[in-house]
Amino acid sequence: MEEILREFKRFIKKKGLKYTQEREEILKEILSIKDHFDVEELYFRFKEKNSKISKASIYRTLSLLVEGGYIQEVYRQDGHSHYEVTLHKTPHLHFICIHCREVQEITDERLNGLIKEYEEEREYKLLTYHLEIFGLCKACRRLKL
Amino acid sequence: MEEILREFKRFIKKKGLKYTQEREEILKEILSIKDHFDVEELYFRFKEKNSKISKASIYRTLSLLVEGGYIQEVYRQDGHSHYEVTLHKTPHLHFICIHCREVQEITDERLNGLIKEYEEEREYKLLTYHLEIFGLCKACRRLKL
DNA sequence: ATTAAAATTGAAAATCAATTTCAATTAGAG
DNA sequence: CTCTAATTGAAATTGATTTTCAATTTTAAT
Ligand SMILES: [Mn+2]
Ligand SMILES: [Mn+2]
Ligand SMILES: [Zn+2]
Ligand SMILES: [Zn+2]
Repeated sequence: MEEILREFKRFIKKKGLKYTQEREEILKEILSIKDHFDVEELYFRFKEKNSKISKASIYRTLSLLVEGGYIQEVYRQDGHSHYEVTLHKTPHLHFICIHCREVQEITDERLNGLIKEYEEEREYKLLTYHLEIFGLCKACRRLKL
Repeated sequence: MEEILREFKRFIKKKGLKYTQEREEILKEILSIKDHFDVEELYFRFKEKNSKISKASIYRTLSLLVEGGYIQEVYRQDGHSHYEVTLHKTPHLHFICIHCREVQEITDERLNGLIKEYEEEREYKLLTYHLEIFGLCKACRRLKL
């Protein structure tokens, strides 16, 4: 945690930006979230603790955090983006149930291997990937939906 | 083409909806597009041929076509959705260059195999998947960006 | 072919996530 | 501490998508 904040300060400074309380507060809050999150969720958490962080700052900081690789936009649901902390986390895919909207994570090294292979074959410089599988989860499937 | 239209009519009827000129016209136009497309592109094509199809109808028909499996939303760029015809097309992934925004398709049966495997393991009912890889294409990479 | 009910349409308004504007505030170099 | 440029929150704006609604069209039943 402390180390991540220090790293983030370095990242911000290197870009010639200012390391503000708001930016640190937002990153701290995000690091405390275990699940996926969206802007509303974050904003709600700040309101709860009487922090007056604005949505504008949340959006602005989220962009920086994505750019720095601290978080990733992982999927879109209900017309808006959902994020997750990606530090120390293996890339993984998301299975999204279109009925109950549950999101399950699946990590598979073979998939990462395939993607690395495409990268080399085509001489890409890979930054990130998103794999979303849509369908019905085991439970919803049983409801014969 | 004729067969697809007939099939679409059956689909529409089965849902208790009406097979309108607009719905047929939209599907016909989409079937004539080889690339990925978005709502603007479609709307522009109709304006060009003096067809007065509205955006509202385009959006409404696109939903039906996705539901019927005729097209898929394949990626999002510049804040809006991009689609492609998926009939008779193997699922495939998209490599998106974040610099020149070029989109390349990669089809790999091994990937489809992996996904089928997850489906069976977890007892999902798979409907569709989206795999997007973000990075720099060969050309943009050379510019040392 | 007529008729009538229900679905669909286009245009305009509404919604809503995300971005931008701008005056007031803050970070941080000197 | 002082000064300047960057940042902030609030409000306005943008832009994609959805909704509303009166007029039109489809289609099943006469
Ligand atoms: Mn995840
Ligand atoms: Mn494609
Ligand atoms: Zn489910
Ligand atoms: Zn490129």
